[in-house]
Amino acid sequence: MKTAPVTIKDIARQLKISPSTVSRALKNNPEISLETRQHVAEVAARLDYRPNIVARGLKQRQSATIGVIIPEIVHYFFSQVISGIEEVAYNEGYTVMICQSNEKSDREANNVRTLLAHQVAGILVSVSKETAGFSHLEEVDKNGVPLVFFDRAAPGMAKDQVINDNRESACRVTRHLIQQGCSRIVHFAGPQNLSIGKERKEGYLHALSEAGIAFREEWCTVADTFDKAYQEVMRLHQVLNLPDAIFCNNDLTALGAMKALRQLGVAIPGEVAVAGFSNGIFSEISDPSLTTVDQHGYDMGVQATRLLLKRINSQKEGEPPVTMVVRGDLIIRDTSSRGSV
Amino acid sequence: MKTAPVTIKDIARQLKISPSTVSRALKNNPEISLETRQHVAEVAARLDYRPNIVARGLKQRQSATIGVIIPEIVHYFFSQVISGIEEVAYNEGYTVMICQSNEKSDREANNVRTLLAHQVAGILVSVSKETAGFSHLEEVDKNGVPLVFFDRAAPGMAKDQVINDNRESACRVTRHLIQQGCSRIVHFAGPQNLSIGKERKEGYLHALSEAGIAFREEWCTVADTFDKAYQEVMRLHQVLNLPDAIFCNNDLTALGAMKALRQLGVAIPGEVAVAGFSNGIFSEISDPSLTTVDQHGYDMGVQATRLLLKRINSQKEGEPPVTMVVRGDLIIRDTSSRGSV
DNA sequence: TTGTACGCGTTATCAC
DNA sequence: GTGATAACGCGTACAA
Repeated sequence: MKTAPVTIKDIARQLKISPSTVSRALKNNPEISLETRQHVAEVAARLDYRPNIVARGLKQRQSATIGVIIPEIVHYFFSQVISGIEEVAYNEGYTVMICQSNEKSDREANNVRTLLAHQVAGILVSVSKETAGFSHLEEVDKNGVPLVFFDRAAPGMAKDQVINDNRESACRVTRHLIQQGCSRIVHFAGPQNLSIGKERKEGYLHALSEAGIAFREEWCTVADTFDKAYQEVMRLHQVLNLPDAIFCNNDLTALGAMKALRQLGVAIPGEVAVAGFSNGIFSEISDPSLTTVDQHGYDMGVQATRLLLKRINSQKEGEPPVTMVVRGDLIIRDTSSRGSV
Repeated sequence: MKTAPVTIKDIARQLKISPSTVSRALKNNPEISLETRQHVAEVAARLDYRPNIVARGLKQRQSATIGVIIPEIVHYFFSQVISGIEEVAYNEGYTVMICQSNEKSDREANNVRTLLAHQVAGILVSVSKETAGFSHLEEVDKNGVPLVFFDRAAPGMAKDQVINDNRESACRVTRHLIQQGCSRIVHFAGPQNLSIGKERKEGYLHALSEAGIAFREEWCTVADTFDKAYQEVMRLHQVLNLPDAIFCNNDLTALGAMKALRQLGVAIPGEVAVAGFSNGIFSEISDPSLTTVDQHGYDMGVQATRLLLKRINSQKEGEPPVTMVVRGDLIIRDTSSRGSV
């Protein structure tokens, strides 16, 4: 059953030429006569020769492989990013090696070691929530392996990164709610130790002050899950009057809030408008459909990979790090369009 | 900046011993004196030695890498599977190389070549919708590389596979609807050229006949997207009376149906019960929450990988192929619980 | 235009 | 217990 793999030597033996000639011929080296090249190509095809990438990698001290470290694969946004990464990699002849950190710092460090041991040509990483120190990432640098952050960068590390304009996007959402006539806008924020949570809150605050709306402390709570949002709406209902808009840190949170509102018999968007963040699949199909921000995960993957490949292919070191910002798109749907009410 | 990678030779030089001794010491070979082993371990740690997996792979004609070919990464179910695969792989010291076929047969064939070129230790495949011929998969066999199918197997190829019990699960869903007092149950089916679509329909039919309910042709249409389901409900509403239950091929379809029902002012589950399939994230958070089948994607990934690793580690060839069935779990939620109405 | 010789880092085998 | 040597498959400087 098991056939010994065909190597360059086998082709050479068949044609009674040397392995090196075969090697060159296979790469269409113009130094080799067209005739020989054709012969080699023929035999290679007939024998179903497949170059051993591992051997090539050993020789060149680098494999055509891109390493990816991601907090969790099971996450719509991240799966979009991976898809974008894979697409570009595929088209450029690279393969993708995936590791998930499960949001653990030590596992992330382990992932780095593994990828370096595999001699990957470059690494794409979105740091885990837990990660505080970055020595394991600096390690990558020391080995001369290019590194590009996506979505979540390591604060303080001057490296290439592809990130979202969370602040501006949040600002746009809030502005939109204001334009719809809302003035008492509550924000269900994400954890404030994460840059994304912080930046989105900042954008919200900015839009308020811009519109001359005085912010009130009780308008902002950290609530970033379906359940927390549900409970928070219920609490707001009892403690103070309901606001006329809720801007949530993510879509799931928004859906939790909507569930509570519906149970309270509150009209959406008639009495309370709602907006989320991320453009998960459910934002489009929720009822009413949810206003949100499309983060373009796929594009982020594409951009990050292109940037990485550029680094891999450029010999020059010491080029200044690049920060690419992928602009989030405000998607206005039914939960916020007062016009139709 | 760029440091030359530390190799076994560097350690050997430092300790003035031979590379082979270092190699053995690093693997805790008992032939090597404890003293030497400790010295080696020390120096390795100090120099931050990292074994070059590529070189090892070349030597052993196999790399500790598992190849995965998947139709689309951006799919909740598949992302769960990948997560399960990665988890097991990580714990066993393997890494995961991901390729997506984008449901294209030729790309799938390409993926196979790439993975073989990378000398992967084994391959996990879920075949694309388009794939008809399987010569590229037989190629894997010829190279002596173990192959395990997950979710979608190649019909006719006697290989290891981990699949869902679609027929039985669909049957359970339908039975449940019948138990809730439904008798005019409509099925929005998936494409009938895919085994999953076919099997689910079969399960539905089986449950009906089992309960002595005569099936009527107009009860079953192929509608497997949000929009199609929406339109189909609207059509049913006009053409014939609405059924008292709708069993959909997947969750998204169910949500489309629900949207239409809600617009028609039909009570769910009071007048029409609804059930989906897949247990996507939105089934839990939809309002009312959706009865569905949990396909345990993560578990499928885990099982498939374990099976693959078993094959990789067993020398014996010619062991009969194994088919593992992951049982889907009926998750009863609000769209079908008549008891509460 | 082609062949020779060597090395990439690791490990299996044989020798001491 | 340890060392020397060869080999995995490929690429390339150098020689012819």
